[in-house]
Amino acid sequence: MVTIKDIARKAGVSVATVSYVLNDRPVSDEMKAKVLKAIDELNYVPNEIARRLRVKKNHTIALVLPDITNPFYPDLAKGCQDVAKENGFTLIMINTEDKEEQLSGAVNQVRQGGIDGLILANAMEKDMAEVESLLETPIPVVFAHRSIESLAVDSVTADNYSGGYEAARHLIANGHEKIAFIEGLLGSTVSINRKKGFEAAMNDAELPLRPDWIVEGKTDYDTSYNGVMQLLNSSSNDRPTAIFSSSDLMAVGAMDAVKDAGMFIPDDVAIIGYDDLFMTSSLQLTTVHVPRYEIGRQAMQMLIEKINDKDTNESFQNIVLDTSLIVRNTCGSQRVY
Amino acid sequence: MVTIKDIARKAGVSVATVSYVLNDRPVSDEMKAKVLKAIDELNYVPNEIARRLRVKKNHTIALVLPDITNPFYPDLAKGCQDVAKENGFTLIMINTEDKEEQLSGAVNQVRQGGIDGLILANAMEKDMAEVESLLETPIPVVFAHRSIESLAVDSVTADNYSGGYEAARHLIANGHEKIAFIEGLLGSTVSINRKKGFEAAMNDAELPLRPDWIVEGKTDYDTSYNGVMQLLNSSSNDRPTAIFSSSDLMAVGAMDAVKDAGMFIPDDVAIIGYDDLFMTSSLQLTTVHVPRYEIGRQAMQMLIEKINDKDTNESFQNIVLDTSLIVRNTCGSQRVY
DNA sequence: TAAGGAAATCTAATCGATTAGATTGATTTT
DNA sequence: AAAATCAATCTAATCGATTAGATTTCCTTA
Repeated sequence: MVTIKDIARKAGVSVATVSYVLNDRPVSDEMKAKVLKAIDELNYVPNEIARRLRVKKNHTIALVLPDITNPFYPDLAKGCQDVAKENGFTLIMINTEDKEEQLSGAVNQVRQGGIDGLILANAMEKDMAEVESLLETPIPVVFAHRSIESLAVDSVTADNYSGGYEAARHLIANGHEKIAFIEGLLGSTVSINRKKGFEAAMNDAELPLRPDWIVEGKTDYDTSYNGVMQLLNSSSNDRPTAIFSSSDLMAVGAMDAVKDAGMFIPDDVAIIGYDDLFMTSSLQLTTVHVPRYEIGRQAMQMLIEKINDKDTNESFQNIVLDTSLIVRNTCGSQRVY
Repeated sequence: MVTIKDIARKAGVSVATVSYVLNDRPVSDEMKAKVLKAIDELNYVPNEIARRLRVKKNHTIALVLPDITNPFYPDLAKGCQDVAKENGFTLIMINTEDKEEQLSGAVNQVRQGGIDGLILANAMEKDMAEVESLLETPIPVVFAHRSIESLAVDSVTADNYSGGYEAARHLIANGHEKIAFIEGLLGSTVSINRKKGFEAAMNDAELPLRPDWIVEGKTDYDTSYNGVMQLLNSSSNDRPTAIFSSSDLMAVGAMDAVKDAGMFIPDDVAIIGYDDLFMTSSLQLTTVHVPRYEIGRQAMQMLIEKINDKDTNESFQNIVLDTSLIVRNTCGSQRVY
């Protein structure tokens, strides 16, 4: 491997001079030419690891998310990626799978050095302890999508409450009074707020919230499919006419369950989702658009600012992005299935 | 920041001893106890960057892919992630977006140090030059999904030729003789082989390959949608009865185009896709399953083996995984739209 | 022309770990 | 009891860069 010493020797200058050339410090044109020539001839590239050790800047950011396989996250990751790249940062992705270990892997990585900042897209109230220990480190952290409301943190989220409210309003405006709700991951602020929005709309319309019409969800297709199947069977004489799913992934599960139960959408059961995932448009699913890419972008922007003017300002920023209702056919008049 | 020196001082031993404890070298129980106590009390974590500089091992692998937002890749990435994690490696993701710069970013990262190996999931024949310069470095490289057939490399791919053949056979077995083909990214081995498989099946059945029924595709929904729309309009008196799309993303575009053109699937036009992306099952799309997660896993396994027994064997491995036809309704008898 | 000052360049310390090779001390062998 | 052996521990070099602070060079000014 060719090092800065080799360049110095070849060019007949000191390593300091080579370093100055590399870092655009004042150097005479003559020296600079010699150094550049040597660099070119030996095909030299500075060792980034040595540089990081000395300078204590890694230009590396970790993005922690539950599961890249969940189609919600790639867009968010892309937003992060793009901004990171624009600013010369490398991105490391850590999947926690919403499991036990959780953040601990990430926390360890951070403590080992090598990471200048973190974006957490998987925070849950139950991770408080680990999150707090993270916040004690000097490493800047920004929460994206999911936040922890009981803690003072920087965050970029979408307005889940009003999205939930609007979705429920839409169902109600279409004449539905018997509305079931598929709940998302328990303990995530995202699903909590979507549910609150739903409940507020129901209350404002003076409609009943029936506990047996709350399908305990997680995040996945299967849980939702099974839950809805059960809902449709068990309450055969007194069925909801609409289902509000707090995520598209689960809404698709609900659609398939309705269909497999031999019923029609939206005639028998209307369905509204949440997220506006890519293929839902082909499935005709009415849903709430969430600016996932933008969440990623802005979170990364905020983080990089924090990294750059470290300890400048100690106030916290909480950006909340708007959502919008995307009306398609699963709660309209045209039959989908 | 607390360093190994602080621990040595606190424990009253040399830094070497601390290092030995850290690295499980023989140390007396007495010393070990003292050191562990100091580590615990000062809450010390070794600096990974310093370690990397000295040992020249980074335990970091870069995964280069065109676009994490394309639903094909997250599963592959997850496969890589999981195996990397099992083996204590960190994963960096680089999106090239199939653009100009291409691999150059990755190549640079590699030359800077900090990366022990590369998985390329975005190789194309036209990147030969950059790929060759990569292969000249001592860094192991494994090709996943896309490979470069004219070069001796390690790779894990799916059997795109026989998948394409089987898909076309299925259409033909269902009585179709007029079959259009939506082509994937030009210059990618994946789409080349899928097309070859298609052509072989057509030839074997003595069916004509009409050039005007080849829709020039890229990878995306829109190009396909527009291409199919045009196909259906222009050849109104002599239309294909079936479309073989070389990717699901484009197949969905084709489905929507057929629908928007006021025709029915499969009655007027049958459609078969390729990839078996998640939501295609809800869309009833008949397709070819590609073991994406498994491709990622095996590629990472192969890479880590190469990293570990560097320079042991110099022969190349090319693993080709099986695909399987997933029959749903877009070429069957039951109407989808 | 000598002194003073600014700019360019160099020497050597440093970042925080690992690891040869030297040293120490305990144990075994004769 | 001295010599030989071996394991545990230490000292100091090292990885490849950056950067204070020292030194040199060159130009300005009196």
